[in-house]
Formats: sequence, C-alpha cells, structure tokens
Amino acid sequence: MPTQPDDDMTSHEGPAHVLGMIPAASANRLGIYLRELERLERTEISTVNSRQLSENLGWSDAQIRRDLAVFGLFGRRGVGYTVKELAASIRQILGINRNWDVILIGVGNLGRALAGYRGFASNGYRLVAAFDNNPALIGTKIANAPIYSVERLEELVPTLQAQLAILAVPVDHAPPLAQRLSQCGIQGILNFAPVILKPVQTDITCVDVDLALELQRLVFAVVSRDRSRRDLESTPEDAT
Amino acid sequence: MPTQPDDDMTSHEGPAHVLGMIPAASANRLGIYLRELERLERTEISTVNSRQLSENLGWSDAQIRRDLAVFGLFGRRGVGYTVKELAASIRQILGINRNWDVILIGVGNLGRALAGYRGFASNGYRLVAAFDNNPALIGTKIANAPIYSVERLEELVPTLQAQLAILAVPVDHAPPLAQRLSQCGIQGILNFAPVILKPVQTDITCVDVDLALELQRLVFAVVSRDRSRRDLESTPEDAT
DNA sequence: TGTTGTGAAAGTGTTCACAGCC
DNA sequence: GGCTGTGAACACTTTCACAACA
Repeated sequence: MPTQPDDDMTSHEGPAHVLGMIPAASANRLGIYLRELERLERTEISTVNSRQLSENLGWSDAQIRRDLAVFGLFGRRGVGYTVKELAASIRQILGINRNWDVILIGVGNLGRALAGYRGFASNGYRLVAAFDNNPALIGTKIANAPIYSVERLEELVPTLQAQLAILAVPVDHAPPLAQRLSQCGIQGILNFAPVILKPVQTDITCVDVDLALELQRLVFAVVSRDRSRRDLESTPEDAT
Repeated sequence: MPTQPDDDMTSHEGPAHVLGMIPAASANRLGIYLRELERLERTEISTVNSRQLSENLGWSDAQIRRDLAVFGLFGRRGVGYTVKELAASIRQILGINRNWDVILIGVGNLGRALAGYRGFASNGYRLVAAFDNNPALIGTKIANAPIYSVERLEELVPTLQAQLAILAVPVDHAPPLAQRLSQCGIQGILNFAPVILKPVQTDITCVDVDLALELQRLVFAVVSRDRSRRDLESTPEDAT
C-alpha cells in the first residue's frame, strides 16, 4: 500500500470537468443533488454532510463524495458541504445559472401540460413561442407565448434566438422536425415522441423521454419482484 | 485461450432471468427493442438482424445480441431474429402481455395529459379511476374514468383492484400519498413529483420521472458540447 | 472528535473477435 | 457466404477503507 504523498506529478490533474472527462453517471445525478439542496435551502439548513444526503437520496455516502469531488466541489473535512455554495456551483456546472429560451413544437395535450409545467417555468426557462399545424390554434397563445404555424419555423426561429426546443408531436413528425430544428440553429431538443432522435445530426443534442417506456419499466419492476418472490418460496433462505 | 468445448458443467446455467440475475442495463433497453420491433411489424418486415437494429437504435450490434441472449431470446445464425416472435417474447418478459388497471392521482395539467396519452391507452393499460382534492373536479370524468376525492382512496382502491398508480401531484403531497397507496394494495407507482420515492415501503415499486430534470440534462449536454468544442480550439486535432 | 477526498478493490456493463451453426 | 452467441478483454462505476485535515 503506497502511502507516499506524491511520486508523480501527472496524477495531479484537478477536477475532471476541466479536462472534459466527466463520468456520465455522475453527471446524470447532478440535477438530483441540486433538487435536494434546493429543498434544504428552503428548510434553512445551511450545512449538510454526505451521510445526510445519502439517506435522503438513497445512495451511498461514498458515491456522493466521489460525485462531488469529480466536479471539484469541495466540502470541509469534519464539517460537510455548505448548502448554498454547493447549490450555486452545481447550477453553474449544469449551465442553468442563466436563462434559456425555449420553443414548443406541438400544442396537444402533452405540449399544453409541459408549457404550464412549474418545474420548467421556475428555473430560468422562458417559453418564447409555440408551433403547431392545427389552424384552430394558430394565432392563439399558450402560457403567454404566441402559437405559430410550423411552416414558419425556418422564418421565425432564427430571429427568436431560442436555443432549446421541446418536441411533443406524433412520432412520424418528430424526425423531420428534429432535422429542421437543427438547421434553424436550435442546439438541444427535449423529445417526447417515442423514437430515438440521436442519429439526426451531429451538431445538436437530444434527450428522449418516452412516458410509455417509463410505465413499461414500472410494470417490469413489479413483475420481476413477483417472480423473484415466487422463486424464494422454492429456495427459502434467511438473510443474516 | 481455452477452446475446450466444456470443462465445467456449472457454467451452463441458461438464461439469466430464470435465475433472477438480469442486468439492469439490459432490462432498461428491452422496452426500446419492443418499440422498434413494433415499428418493423407495421412495415411488414418479418426478419431483422442485430446490425439493422443497431443502426436504428444507435447502439453496437454486439450489445443487442448480448441483451437478447441474456433473456434467452435466440435468433437464428445466418438469418437474424423473427420480428413477430421476438416482439411477443419481449412483451411476455416485460409483463405487458396482459392488462393492467391504473389509477391516476392528481388531475392537473399533467395528469390530464397523461390520462389522454395514446402510449398509455394503446398498450393494455386501463385507467379505472382518478383522484383529486379539487371539489370542482370530483364527480366529473376524465378519459372515461370517474374522478373521486382523494379522501376515498382507502375505501375505493381495494375494490377497484388496480395494480398501478400514476402520481401527478405537487411534491409535498407525493410521499404521504405513496405511503397510502402502498397500504391500499397498489404494487407500483409512476411518480411525476420531483422527489425520489424509493425509501417509502419495501413492498412497492416506484419509478420516478422528473421532467425538469430531463430538461436540465439537456442543458448540461448542450453546454458540455460547447465547452469541449472551445477546448478543442486550443488543441486542434484532425479526426482521421 | 467528525467528515472529506481518494487510492485500490470489487462489481457491473460494453466491446472485441471468433467459434459455431444456418 | 451470413449472422448469432459468447469467452475474454476492456471500460466504466461503485464501494471499501483509511489518510488527511478541520
């Protein structure tokens, strides 16, 4: 076990995000840390340690310390992390310490619900316009944003300067729209159509959310639990 | 390199799901395979190989073969997989080859959109009742399901025999409702409140979906791409 | 004392590469 | 010829366990 303080300077490379080597698993948890920290901010708790976070989030304390260290977010030994400080740092890393202008494509049931969703509005996201192909909707407003015809996408999006698009249209329309959006200068698409939009263009980022898939995952988890419970009946074993 | 045909019988243990040792990562992809297979069914393609699936889904062909092998889903060497057969097998593994009765808690914007969501209705999920605490809604209907007061949860859910609940309520209400639902006999909760419902009870399964978190992930992916692009300018390298 | 930050170990997931079968 | 199924290598992630420090 080498306990030498240091024998090779190249092993001191600092936080991973400076080098662009962020573990994907850690990045995906950052938002959840922030959500929890914002809850703590509201309860006026000013310091938190990895054990407390681990109890509330359901992960190990070691994982939490490692995740935060990856981003160069340091606590104080013997004390823990300062809630406000940590929250502010995570906001900066996530890129939500500024406003983002968003357009919505598809003003159906889901699009309408998303436009009014508090979690979006209250976090620096501004809905600046919506687009639909239903003539009855065009010219009306949703969440204070005007609804335009999708035909005017190429004309309007460049002047709107929006960076993000929420895509809530039927599955067949999604891939061509993604293509068009990337050509209008949109940088990221949050896609609710049940199709993977990855292979669309290299200079655009997509996150796919399929609600039916989530329900399937739930069903699978339920039947798996059932199955393994039945299996246990044949091989009964007491846990220590 | 040991090329002996077999030297130890214990290495022949059959598909993992018989032993309850399913890799979580593979399980999470099963639903996406099914979605793609159902698309192929509609286009009347009857056979598919791992390479074609890999092109449409954006993963490696080896991963697809390994995922399917994990579940004991075998194709034919030299040919590929039979679309219909594979889809039917996956439906059975996922547990969606039967009907599931679902209740909805929280008939706000999001709950309303979810109730009308095609992806839910068209897949063997039946909305049998909804619950809300808004007196104006109680007694009305949504997607053909009656809306009751949440106070009547304990009274009605056991007779409804629903197995699943969709929870679309404000964050503060979610944990206590999850607790009550598990005591009513609900086996799985699809939770849209921005809180992790894991530590609620051992005999219930939760899947958490936080739409604001997905938007955050998108923003992070966009700024990460930006940051690494800027980094590349300092260390320019031509890809081959 | 208490808690972080982190090497090293253990565990999990993905890809390679090719034997085996059609 | 084509394509699957899979051992082995590799890569990534989590946990362990403890030195470092307040």
